[in-house]
Amino acid sequence: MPSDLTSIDSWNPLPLDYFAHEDVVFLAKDLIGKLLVTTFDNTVTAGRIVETEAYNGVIDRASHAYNNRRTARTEIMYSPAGTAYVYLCYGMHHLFNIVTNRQGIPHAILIRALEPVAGVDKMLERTGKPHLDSSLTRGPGNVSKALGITTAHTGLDLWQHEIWLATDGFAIDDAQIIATPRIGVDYAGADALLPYRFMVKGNKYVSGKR
DNA sequence: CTGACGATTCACT
DNA sequence: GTGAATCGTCAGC
Repeated sequence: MPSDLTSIDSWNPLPLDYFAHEDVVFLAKDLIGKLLVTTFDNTVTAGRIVETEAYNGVIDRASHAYNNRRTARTEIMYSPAGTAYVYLCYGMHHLFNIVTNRQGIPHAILIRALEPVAGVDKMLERTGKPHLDSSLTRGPGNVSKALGITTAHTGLDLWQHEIWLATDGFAIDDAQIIATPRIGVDYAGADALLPYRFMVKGNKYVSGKR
């Protein structure tokens, strides 16, 4: 889909209530096709979400909050719906998640891939890449780098300023959305097999097998 | 205080 | 397919 089909004037921000839904797996699928937007650096950068993963709180061995674990880092996951949870992985990658459900329930959704919609030049500047290709926003580390998201943004509410979500009226055909096990969570035992990863079938920005 | 390691990415074989 | 980069986090002492 060409990037000039949509502009910020026609985007409708998702209210924080949207993220209060009690079923994080439902939300992870529902976010496919929505827009992730950042509006700092005097620039709008945005992409259409094409890959997500749900992390189902205290009963999910793959979740940082498994067994109600509370530490300085995971405390953000117990925040109200629509809070940003950003953490550093492998000492260099900033991974962006959205906290869902009500305060005290540590559900989260990892945004794993976007299709660029606005601000490609700024994304290229941030990533140091020479030109647009599918690696620009493929994989959760690359998503954050392209949109300028860092651990400094953890704890922010996702309502209109800095980082927010939106719809632009474009919907992905339900038949094009497929579910698979999550990536990189082999340590989670049987929970590693749960179909909590959602993606647009065949989309070139999706990480791993598509 | 110490050591092991990760919801990854990329270059290289 | 394999391995390095790189550092905050967290369990254990």
